[in-house]
Amino acid sequence: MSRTAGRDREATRRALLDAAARVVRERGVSGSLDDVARRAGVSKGGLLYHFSGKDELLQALVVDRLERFRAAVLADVAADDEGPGRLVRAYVRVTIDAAKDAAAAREELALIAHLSTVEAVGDLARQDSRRWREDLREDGLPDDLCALVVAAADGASAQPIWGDESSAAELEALRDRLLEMTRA
Amino acid sequence: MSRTAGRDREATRRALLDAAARVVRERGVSGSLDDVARRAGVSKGGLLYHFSGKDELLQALVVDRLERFRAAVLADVAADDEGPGRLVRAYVRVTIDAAKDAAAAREELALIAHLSTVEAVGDLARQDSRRWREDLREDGLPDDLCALVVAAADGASAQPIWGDESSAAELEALRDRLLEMTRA
DNA sequence: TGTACATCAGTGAACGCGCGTTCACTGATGTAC
DNA sequence: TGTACATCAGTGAACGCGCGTTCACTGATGTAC
Repeated sequence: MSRTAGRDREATRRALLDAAARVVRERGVSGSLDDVARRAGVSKGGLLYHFSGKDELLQALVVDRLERFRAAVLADVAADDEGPGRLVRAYVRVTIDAAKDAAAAREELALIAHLSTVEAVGDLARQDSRRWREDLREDGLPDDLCALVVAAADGASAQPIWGDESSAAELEALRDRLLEMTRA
Repeated sequence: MSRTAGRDREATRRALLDAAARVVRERGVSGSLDDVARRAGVSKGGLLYHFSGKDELLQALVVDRLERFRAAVLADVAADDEGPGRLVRAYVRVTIDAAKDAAAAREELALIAHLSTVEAVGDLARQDSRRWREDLREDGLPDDLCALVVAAADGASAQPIWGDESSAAELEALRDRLLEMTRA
């Protein structure tokens, strides 16, 4: 078998991260490196060439997810929205709309819940959390209103983890109400 | 060594559950049965006498935590509070006050996050979640207000998992604001 | 234009360790007669 | 009042399996001369 799978370094890394996400969703962080590697089309040794161990793979996966979420929110900041709270509104929209597909939301939350139990992930999550806190505060809303709206969005999007199935209509009503509160 | 540790069946079971909570908090669900058993002062075989396997132990732990939380909320329903929303208000108080001790909250949330990743726990959590949903709805508040307030309380109490450290003052402000909203 | 060499991106077998589960056995307590 | 027996609440050694990590090796590609 050829040693270069017809992909460049970056593509293999990407395939490994995507495979890792699938494995963690399905089997948790105790899913095996062997499983991840096979799904990405390399051997276990090949995986270890890209990530020096399991911790490093999981950390990279977390960084990847956090970056994706941040990018999604930034891309959702409306061009015609210039008032204070525009970032908070994008955060609310992305967070709650993600919760509307209950199955997908549950899977993504399961992924996050699993990752959150990894020791080495703690610092990364803390840093990202602090960064969001600062960014959202600088958005110009009164602090207590900002805290309320963000907490509600977080809470609503986390509920599927408990199997809670809010209807799309309920979520939209909550989202609209939160958006409105930031404009009052 | 005596085969009866000077405790009755129920006390040993209780000691095992408490030990399991400590182990899961510190080492996650991959913490060993041996560790749990030793902390409870029995052998691994002794543990298996009370719980037929690891899954059963973890499920029992979940049931225990869910029951404790429900009892705490019910105990906090104020005797002189008779209007609609009295259960929601107790839920908000218990949930947010628990978040004020950031270290303890993080530990308890870590416990829950770990447990939520156990397959066999899913159904238990779903049932409990549905029950809360029904109970809170029957509390007499408009549905959308109830959803908003509960989501915000959930979100605020879940934030320490990301290392987010809201000050006690901020949490109290949020709590009071939520309580007020249920009275308007 | 060929050749030697280095590097990249892997392979796959082997090792060792931790852990869940099984199982034969046991000491104290309760019950029947 | 003693004795036989059953049950309860464990003990602790052994087994087997899965998994993370290590390691010697390798085929393709790039570079120097």
